[in-house]
Amino acid sequence: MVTIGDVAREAGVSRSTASYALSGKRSISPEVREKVEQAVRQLGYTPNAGARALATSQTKVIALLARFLDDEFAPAMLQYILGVTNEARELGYDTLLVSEEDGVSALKRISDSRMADGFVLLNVAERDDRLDILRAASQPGALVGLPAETAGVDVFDLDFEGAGRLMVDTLHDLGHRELVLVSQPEHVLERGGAYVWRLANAAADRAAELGVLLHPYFGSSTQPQIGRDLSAFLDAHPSATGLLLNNEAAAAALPSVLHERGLSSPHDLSVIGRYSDDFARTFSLPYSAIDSAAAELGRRAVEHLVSRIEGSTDAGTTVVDLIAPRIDDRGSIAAPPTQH
Amino acid sequence: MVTIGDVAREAGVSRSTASYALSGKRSISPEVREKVEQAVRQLGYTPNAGARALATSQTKVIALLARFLDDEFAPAMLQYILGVTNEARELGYDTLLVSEEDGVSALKRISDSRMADGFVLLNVAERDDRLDILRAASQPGALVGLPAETAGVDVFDLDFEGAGRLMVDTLHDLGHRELVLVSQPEHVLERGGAYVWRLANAAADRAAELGVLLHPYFGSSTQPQIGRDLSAFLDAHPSATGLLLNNEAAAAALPSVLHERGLSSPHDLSVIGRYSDDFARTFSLPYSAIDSAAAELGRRAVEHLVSRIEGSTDAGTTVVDLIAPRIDDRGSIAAPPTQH
DNA sequence: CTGAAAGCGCTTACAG
DNA sequence: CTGAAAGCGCTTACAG
Repeated sequence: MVTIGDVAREAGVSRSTASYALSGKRSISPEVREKVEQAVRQLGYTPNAGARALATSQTKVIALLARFLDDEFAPAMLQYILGVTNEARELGYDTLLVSEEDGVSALKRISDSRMADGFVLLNVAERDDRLDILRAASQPGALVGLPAETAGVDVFDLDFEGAGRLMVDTLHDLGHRELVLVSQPEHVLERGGAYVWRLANAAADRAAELGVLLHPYFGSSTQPQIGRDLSAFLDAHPSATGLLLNNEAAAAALPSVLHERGLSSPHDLSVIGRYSDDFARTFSLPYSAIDSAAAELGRRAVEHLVSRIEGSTDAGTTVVDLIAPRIDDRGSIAAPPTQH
Repeated sequence: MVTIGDVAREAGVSRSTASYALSGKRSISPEVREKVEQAVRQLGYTPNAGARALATSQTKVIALLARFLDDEFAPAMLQYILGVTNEARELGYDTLLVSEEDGVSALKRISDSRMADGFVLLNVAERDDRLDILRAASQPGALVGLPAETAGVDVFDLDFEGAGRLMVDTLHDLGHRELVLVSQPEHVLERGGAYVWRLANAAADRAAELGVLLHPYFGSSTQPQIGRDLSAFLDAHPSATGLLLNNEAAAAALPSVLHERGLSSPHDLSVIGRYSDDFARTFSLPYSAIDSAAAELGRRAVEHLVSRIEGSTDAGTTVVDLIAPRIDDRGSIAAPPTQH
């Protein structure tokens, strides 16, 4: 193993001079710098990460705490992860991926052993028991997902309330006056997914303001039950002209449901979903949808985390950054069919 | 930060005694051990990972080098990753997830800086330029995916040749004599996916041995083109009674293709796929298939890697472990329809 | 069974 | 502009 001592000897300088020549933290004569750099190239020197971490108290590692929930769409999870790892690398950090069931003890272990300079928590629930540990940790943390209590942490999430309003506004502007909203099943809420409520409540409020009739439902998260659910909802509201889906399984099942009923979108029914672009691609879904912005959320969380690690962010104030919803138009939105 | 010095002081012993009491590497009187353990609990001591790594030359970290290819099914990738992280944790290791485009320089960086004790490479191609670096590295490595040259590395993969034979044997035993095989598109081969050839060639050889007529094709990897491809293949071979799919997109498109043609499986056509269980679940696919065994491959790679890191595996010999193919029966295989 | 000391490979005040 | 030395927090021969 080649150390900075080898480099110093090869360059004919002291170890401290070699170190400073590489870090640039004090002025070095051009000749010495050149000799050191040549020695580095010649010997193929790379600093030992453990030694550097010990000396500087900086690991240049970010720990990513992931939670994998049963009926979650895996590509979406992967997009969060890639958003984090790619942005981290760009900022000079490596990523420790932690997938343990027991996120609390994992967080404690990594924090106490100082394996990472900061944490990104994925899939944060309304009440997330990892947060107490995180707040007590000496490293900063960024969350993807909005918990009930945001004090002391930076939070990044899609603006689900804005998403609910955008769905209703968009169809109202086109002339729709009766809509069906299909949310994820209630067990998703139970495990802490308050975002389902946030979207549904905001949509209901906006609909009430605008005089739009909105029928809210929970649908199953599995095939083929969700197909039957959708049929029942549409049967119950034959005059509804718009369908809002905050439920991935529903979006995947809808094409065959519409086919069976002899309906087409947007001619008979305008449809707006809320899922990731990957999801749309995997299933070749033709519905306009509000993107989950998974990679972007991961990126923003890391960007902010690193600025906190490196001390360029005010320690006193924390951030709640809700990404503005945007509809990816795939042509499933139009004016309602004219009555005749 | 609480160090082993704090623990030693609290317990009234020397630092070395505290260290040995915790590691158990030399005999310690019961009273001293108890005092040390109590001090640890009281102070909440966790060893500093960087310091330990520096002292022992062991990081207890495994680096996972992932490559993300365009038309790959993300849940399958995630299963490999989770297989690795979960098994690693079980064996006392954390996982550094490296997703850089430039796997060669990433591998070099992590290896030279000694951030990890070993490497798992995912998605290894026939000729993979990461392998030269890996062979020169001082840490051992395990591959998921079979390269042309396996010297010096441990390799884990599905037995694709066995898979091709198993597909043909299974249908031959039931009385089928004419089959269509749809492989992934040729661009998958170009980027190094020799497994496509391995399966196709072994299937062809076995078919020839058994006197089975096998029509091999490449199909598109995208909708809706693959649907048209499938229709064309079936049109071209109206007397074929079995369909073998080494192409995920084809499996996803097949239900609607069969529906359009008024065919049902296995009554009119026996079908065997080759994809992950997750893939089947995501698309609610009813076809019997050989599982990709992603998580299992990740687990085996880590298990073997750790035994190499810890020196319990003979350094002289390397392993090529091909998982025996197994058909998950989903009821799409039967005897061919009787002629009339 | 225990302690004092050296050493892992860095960085960074301290001195000149 | 450069060097000698201390220190980061561990582990582990060496000595008793």
